[in-house]
Amino acid sequence: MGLHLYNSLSRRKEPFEPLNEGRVGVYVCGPTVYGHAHLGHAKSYVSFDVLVRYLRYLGYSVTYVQNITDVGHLTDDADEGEDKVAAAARREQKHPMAIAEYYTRSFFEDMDRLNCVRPDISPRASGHIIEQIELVKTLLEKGYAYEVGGSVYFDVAKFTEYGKLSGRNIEEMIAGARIEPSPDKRSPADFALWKRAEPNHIMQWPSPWGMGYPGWHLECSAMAMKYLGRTIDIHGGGLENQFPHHECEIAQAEAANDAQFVRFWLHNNMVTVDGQKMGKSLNNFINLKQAFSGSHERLTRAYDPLAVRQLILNSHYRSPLDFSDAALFAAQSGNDRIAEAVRGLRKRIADAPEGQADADVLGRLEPLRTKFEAAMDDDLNTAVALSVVFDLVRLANSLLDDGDTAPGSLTAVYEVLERLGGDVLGVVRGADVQAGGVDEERLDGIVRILIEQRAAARKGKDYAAADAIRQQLDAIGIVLEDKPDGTVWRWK
RNA sequence: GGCGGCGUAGCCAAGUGGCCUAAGGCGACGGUUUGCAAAACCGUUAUUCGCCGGUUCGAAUCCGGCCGCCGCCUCCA
Repeated sequence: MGLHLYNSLSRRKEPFEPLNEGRVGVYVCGPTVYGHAHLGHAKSYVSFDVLVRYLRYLGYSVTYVQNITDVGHLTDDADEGEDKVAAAARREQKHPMAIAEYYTRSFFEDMDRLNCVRPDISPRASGHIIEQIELVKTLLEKGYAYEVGGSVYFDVAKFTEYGKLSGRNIEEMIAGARIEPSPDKRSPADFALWKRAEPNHIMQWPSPWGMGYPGWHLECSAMAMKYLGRTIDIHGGGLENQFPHHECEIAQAEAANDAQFVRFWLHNNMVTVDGQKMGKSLNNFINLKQAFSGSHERLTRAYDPLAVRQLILNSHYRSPLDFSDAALFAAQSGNDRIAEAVRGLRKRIADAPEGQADADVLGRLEPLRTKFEAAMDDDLNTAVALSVVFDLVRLANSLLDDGDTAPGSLTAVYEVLERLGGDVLGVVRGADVQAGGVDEERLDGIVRILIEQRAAARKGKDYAAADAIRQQLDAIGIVLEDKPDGTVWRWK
């Protein structure tokens, strides 16, 4: 069938083919770094992470660009608001670049924990002022922009296709606008490419129009062009940015280049928390650090980043997702089950790695792989893809329960589970990642001594002593499980 | 006010004209196993897809109305 993606531009699913055979350029709108990443960021970046992972699974060579906005994003789209990073800098009494650096690191840290692969390029807006000025100059030369008192605006009336992505027309927008039009603009729909900076404005750069700073929409066009060319295969972003941000990106890039800017526009839907839009005033604003540590009044416990990831992938990227403690809890239980099965496989394979796989097992794996690919090909249906992972988990556990299973069969199941659940969906943690951070090998030795003492007590039918050992270990988070071939321990 | 989306079991969620007498996960219940547990495995858990009407041989899926929820249009991923 081949990969099909829902293209916001055509409003339907289309077969995906890259412009250049074998190579795909992906640009995703990155965060504005003025605060810690929250659940909304998680949904967006996990969704596009899976897109990139799946493209690579299909054999494409992917260049993944995701910007970091550290300047120009105002608190008010009427172009009168304050720069968000500058506002945070004033609040925290730091230099804006220190704010940007701090929250950029925080963002990468959270994305790493969510098991998102790092973008190949994470360009900063402030590092591409020259490119942005060049783009403005081009737009002025071609008559798509005009300067007023040191600021430059895009003349929307000149770009007749403005509105094609979001399905709006300019007249309606102006009629329904709730914001005060800037007196400098020819039309309320025009947007800033370059803004004149007042002398006390911290972030400003010299330009042909005097000291100033770039408009928010400009960076994405300039940086996407620079790293991915005039026409890029896939541009992703949040649905809320479809208008005006992405519409403006198209206008800038296509007016400057006379070429289609983006072939596939992908938009992921929004998140709610406990059924309502996440907002600071509603007391349901949960950032990722809070989710991972459980330090929020809406949460009953800390959640593994992979549980957050799994909850996101349990629904479609174009559907809204409601985060709730109950939903996170369910995802955590499910992810624990996957992790347990993987752990069991790794242990048995380490003990006896060699051997032929059973033909019956191979015969059961093939349809699962096919089902997985069909689901992912259908506009990244991760919910169905995840169901395949659970089918694999059940198969793995059945084989593990059966002492006669050929080691080769376990290896075969493990490889598929790693490939689909690990490489593509990223809900299986790599074997090299330590779970606790403690010296597990030494701890294992200690717990084994206790297991032996308990085994001796059980042999002597002193169940009170045996249970006491288990209960005391349980109290510090270590669970003992009696299996047919002996007792094993794990973290609760 | 303008535009768009959603409403599927206790909860999350896939499916969008016949293979659906509706995936998968969580939870619950029963069974196997166990000293007891835990985990795992097996089974049960929506004759029904917000409500009403229509189109069709056939609808969760298409159309109309109604009710409810949400989002965008204003910074947001």
